[in-house]
Amino acid sequence: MGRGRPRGFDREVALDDAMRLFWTRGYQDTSIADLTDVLGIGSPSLYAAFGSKASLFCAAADRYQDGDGGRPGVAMAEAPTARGGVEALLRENVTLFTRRGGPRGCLLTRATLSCPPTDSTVLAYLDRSRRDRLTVLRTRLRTAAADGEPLPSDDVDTLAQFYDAQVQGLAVRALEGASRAALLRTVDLTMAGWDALAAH
Amino acid sequence: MGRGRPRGFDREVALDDAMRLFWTRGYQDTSIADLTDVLGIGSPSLYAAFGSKASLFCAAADRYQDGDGGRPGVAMAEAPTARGGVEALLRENVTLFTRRGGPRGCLLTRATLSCPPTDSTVLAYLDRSRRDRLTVLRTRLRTAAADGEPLPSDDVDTLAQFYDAQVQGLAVRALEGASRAALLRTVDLTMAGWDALAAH
DNA sequence: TGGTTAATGTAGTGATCGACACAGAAAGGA
DNA sequence: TCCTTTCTGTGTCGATCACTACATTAACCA
Repeated sequence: MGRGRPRGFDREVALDDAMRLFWTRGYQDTSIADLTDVLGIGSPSLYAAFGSKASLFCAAADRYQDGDGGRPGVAMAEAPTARGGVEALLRENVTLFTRRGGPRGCLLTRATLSCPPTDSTVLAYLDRSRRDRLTVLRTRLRTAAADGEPLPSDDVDTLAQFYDAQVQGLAVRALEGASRAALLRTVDLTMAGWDALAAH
Repeated sequence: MGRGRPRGFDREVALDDAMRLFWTRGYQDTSIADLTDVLGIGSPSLYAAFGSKASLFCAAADRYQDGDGGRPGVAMAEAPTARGGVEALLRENVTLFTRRGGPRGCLLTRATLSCPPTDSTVLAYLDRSRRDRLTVLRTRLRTAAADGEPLPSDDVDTLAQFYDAQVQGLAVRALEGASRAALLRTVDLTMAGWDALAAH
């Protein structure tokens, strides 16, 4: 092992920086020059390590989903009830989308709306991520239904899409500048709707 | 009047075409070359008529909001009740976002997430549009509250933000490829929430 | 008909895009 | 020490970006 000149930068630190940049500026508006500036490396090093802008984005987005961006999903999956899980999902996302000094909104939602339709690599990645996200949510709701927990609707599929859309709405509003407090008030409203409907 | 060579194209038809293009591809990924191709004119004609890409976008977005894009808002404002108004707003938006052969999602939402943070002209336009949209919604809800119509919450401001976020969520999901039927099912869920909460 | 005004088509501005050729530098193995 | 291997810095590729200079064309008015 270890043949040849060693890499002059830390791959994971670079991925973190790239993630922050994609999160802040979206996919298309983040240029290779921006990335090499922030990472402090030359473009040949970047291409040697990550292959292309598209695959760098995918690696950075993986890191997002395995780190901060994945916490809301984990919180939901681990909650004892589906109601608590959905509430945790929404509240954790609000926290994530409005962190002080951090990029606002969701890296994936932002990329979905700012990726050129020609970049099939990134589009396919985003589509798969979206499907996985929906599957986790649907699975949690299905388990709850099997456990006899009262849900706002019998249509678990629609429920999953509904709450996923809530998250996307929060992400867009966060990017528009909505305050954390304002977002949390609408989460309260969403959960009040759950309670009113689940009470049957 | 009528001095000089007459314009060789119809300004409003051109705006319609530009609107469709911005709606389909977002702001940044729509290039001047794309526009001159579709409009069938040279770039000097485009600049003579509209000034810049940013001001062309604003003019096209105005046309969007005065035409198809404005219908949901009009339907809401004209409905006899706030409940019917909000339902009309959501359903008309679903129709708008999933028209056969038309661009998916919302031109404004798409632009909000695909506009480079340096383009202050477009960002300011989008911010004003968002504020106007929220004002119309809040006004309708306030009127209903004054009329004694039962609402899902006393906090009209939060209500307006909540239902505006529903619209943004629908727009993102439509762009992701969600079917009209699936979107309408989540609208049903939203309105079921209204009824369950407004019943008090 | 000649002059004024404005829109057009051709062509090209400098800047920036993603990506890479090439040679030098830094490590391990012989 | 010399060779192989891998990474790094300089410089640049063709393509595309938003935008425009320039000469021409087509309408008006006198």
